[in-house]
Amino acid sequence: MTASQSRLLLIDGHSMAYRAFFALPAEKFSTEDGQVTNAVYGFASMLINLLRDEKPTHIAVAFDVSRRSFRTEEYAEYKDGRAETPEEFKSQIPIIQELLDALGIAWLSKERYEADDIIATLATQGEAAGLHTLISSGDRDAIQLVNKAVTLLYPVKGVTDLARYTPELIEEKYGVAPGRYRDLAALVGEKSDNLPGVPGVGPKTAAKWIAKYGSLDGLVAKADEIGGKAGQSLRDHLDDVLRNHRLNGLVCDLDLPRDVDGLAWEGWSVEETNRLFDALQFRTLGERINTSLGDRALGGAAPVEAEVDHVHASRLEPGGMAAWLRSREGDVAIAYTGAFASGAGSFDSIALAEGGEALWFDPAQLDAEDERSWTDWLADAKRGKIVHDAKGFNWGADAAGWPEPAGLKADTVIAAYLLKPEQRTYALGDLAMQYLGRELDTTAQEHSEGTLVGLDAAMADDTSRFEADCAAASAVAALASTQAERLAERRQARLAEEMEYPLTGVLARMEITGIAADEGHFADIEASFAAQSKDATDAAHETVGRQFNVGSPKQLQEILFDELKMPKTKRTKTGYTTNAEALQQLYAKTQHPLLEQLLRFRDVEKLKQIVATLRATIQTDGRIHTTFHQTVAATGRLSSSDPNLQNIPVRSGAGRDIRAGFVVSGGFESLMTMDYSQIEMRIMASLTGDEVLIDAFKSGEDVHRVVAAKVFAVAPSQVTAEHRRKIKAMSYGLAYGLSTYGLSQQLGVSAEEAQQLSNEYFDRFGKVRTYLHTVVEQARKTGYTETIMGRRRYFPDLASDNRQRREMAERAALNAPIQGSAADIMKAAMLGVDRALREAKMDSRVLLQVHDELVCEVAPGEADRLEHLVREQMSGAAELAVPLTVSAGFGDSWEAAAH
DNA sequence: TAATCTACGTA
DNA sequence: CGTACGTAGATTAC
Repeated sequence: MTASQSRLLLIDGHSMAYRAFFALPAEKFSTEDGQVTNAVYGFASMLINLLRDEKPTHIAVAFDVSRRSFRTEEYAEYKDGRAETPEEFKSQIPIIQELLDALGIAWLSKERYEADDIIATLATQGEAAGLHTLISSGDRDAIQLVNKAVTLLYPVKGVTDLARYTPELIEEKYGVAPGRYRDLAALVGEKSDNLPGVPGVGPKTAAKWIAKYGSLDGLVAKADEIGGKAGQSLRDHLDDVLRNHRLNGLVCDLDLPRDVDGLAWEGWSVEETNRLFDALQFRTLGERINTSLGDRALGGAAPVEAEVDHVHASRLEPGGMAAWLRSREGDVAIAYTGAFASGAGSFDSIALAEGGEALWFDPAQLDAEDERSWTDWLADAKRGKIVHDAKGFNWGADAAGWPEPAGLKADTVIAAYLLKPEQRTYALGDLAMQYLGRELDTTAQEHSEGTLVGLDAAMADDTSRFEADCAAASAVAALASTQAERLAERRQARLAEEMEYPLTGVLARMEITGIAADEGHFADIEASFAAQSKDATDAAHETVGRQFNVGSPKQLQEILFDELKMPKTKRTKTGYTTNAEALQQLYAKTQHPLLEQLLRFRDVEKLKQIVATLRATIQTDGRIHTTFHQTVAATGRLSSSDPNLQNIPVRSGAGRDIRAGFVVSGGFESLMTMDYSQIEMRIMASLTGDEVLIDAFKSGEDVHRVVAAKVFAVAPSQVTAEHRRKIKAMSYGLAYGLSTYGLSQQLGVSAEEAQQLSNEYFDRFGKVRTYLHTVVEQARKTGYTETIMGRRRYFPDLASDNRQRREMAERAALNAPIQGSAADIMKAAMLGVDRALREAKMDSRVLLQVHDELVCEVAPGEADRLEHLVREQMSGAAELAVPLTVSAGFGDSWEAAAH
């Protein structure tokens, strides 16, 4: 391993354990014999996360021996005034050290010196050895050690939320370079160390002086020239400043029992760690360390298989790629590891399998010839590929600069989803067990859709890694053929091959592309929402007469129902609801101003959060790259996360301001949105075959008006807004299995009136009622429902003894073909749009899908053609008994492109 | 710390 | 007592 790949992790044991001690409740963490373990637990938790995320090659934890040090010798009051260290904390330090021994991690301490000095010394040595160093410490003195090769992980909250202090961040936060932080701290003082600074001088003034005079030395030399009260104050307290500066400097040349080479981390002992966790009565931590760090376990780990499942595995020999690929006759299965997120990723390893042969390679190590053979093969649609999570693979290929993979014959994650759409995860190891009865070594292959958390490059050379990856590729191949049979039996092969598999490529491109964000706009509206949120909070505090957490439903309940004696609302599991609907009803009854303030707070606080989340996800390319999940929603819909761009507000004016921050990017002309009108109702009309409803849609008139006219037996021109509102609510409610009770609640009318309305409706649209009954009836018989494309969803709960579960299943079964068919149609449209854009060689592109809407970026001069093309593909995506109407809009932003 | 509850945004 | 999702903060649990 080269030095540049080595990472040194240095932890201030005392400071991090102390943080953990206060972050976790001591009462909740103790063993039966009374030993408190909260600091041990929190520290261990932090450590496991750091080992997992940072993958250090070298580690040390430094401890203070006592409070006495050379600093207290010079200045007796150093760190004076600190509260006595609680005994409950002290007793946990030896346990933490025992834990470190079990984990094989070096820990150090030295008489007369503090942990920080040890860290400074090791960081200096590490830097000289060319290691990248991470320091985890809650002591600000460590800031002075930061430079290009040394990053400080400073706890923000608790011990697992760590901020990365780089030179740039420190410069931005404190206005001085890390090397000058000592100077600033000397001027400002450090309260926790009992080092008083210059009165009247805060970080702003100190930073200004340091910027002006270059350093503390420069400032002291010119101390006489500094005017104002601050200048005088500095002169009066110069001795303090110089003392602070002497004391806050860290010692970088201690004589320590180990040098950096001696800190190499070999791994952790399963046996010793288990024994200690048992003694401490930690139950979940043992599992966590196994999932996070199973690959670094020493002894007791799963035995290394001598043979790879069903394949002869070989590592790629330089120059061997072309020959191996050329000898393949069937589709090649691909398993890969690495880190993948948000439309990008990097591979640690790739294993290929076909016809009893497997090939393993590290993509970073390919020579030019092999890389060319590989990328040629990748882009060749005639060379079939089977992948476990093709979308993630495409992200990695794009980030590696390879061409877009072509010729996808199957995706084993998607096939598993189609066979069992309710299943939560489709990890390869689980599927291999489930469908093949094979056990894979998946310690390092935790799979969640789109993400394979792999190993660092160093481990890729490990024999077991090579074998495990090849076994995985072999499993992908076997899995695909089993799945293909099952899909064929269920007549779902077309759905898989012609819709879901090709869609992975379309979605991957949308994710890789992302959508441009106007950061300045987001910053502005976030500030505005924050100000409004504060106003509402202040007003609520004023009304109640004291401070309280406006965002706490629990505190709200106490105030509303106990103190103000308002009438009780509907029950939740833990009390009474304070949701917006309930607060509005209470307001109608009591006119209490607090309720209005709370509603206002909730509203703007939510918007503020949404904007803050969006801002945080803007990548360095100025775009937001969501992830679309193709195997999450049981109905067949897509879902979106990190961030979810399918629930961006649109109903309120303030909410729409957020949409204005999604903008057209440079080189493009505008955004275009195109959406289906009432697609679910049209599907219902078509599935039910109800002539009256079908005619209503065919007429091209406002369908809710036409339906209302029938139900209320008036001429369409006589339909009032109230009529229309009721019918619209009822029509949509039908597709969700709305009961008459629910309808009466929704419309705010009596149960009788709701029942009456329902009767009238079904009298006019009889086939709708029949259909809804038939769907559930059929599902009870076969166990599943089907969409127009043959997508299935199973409903075991239709046979449940539990009435609530059964009725829930009935409503879901009723909705599944409608929602699912709409999803099918949109997916068909997306594939059609993608194909048509390629054939027309246009540069416009699809960015987002929001269930019934597509957001596209229009290339210059393509607006008319694009509108025509997308309209044609969307409305022609399925043959229904009613027309599929779409409407379009153009604009510079998503908001402006609404219609 | 991790899991759960409550609330709320979209189609 | 209306389907399908994802996210955030507060609270609870070991």
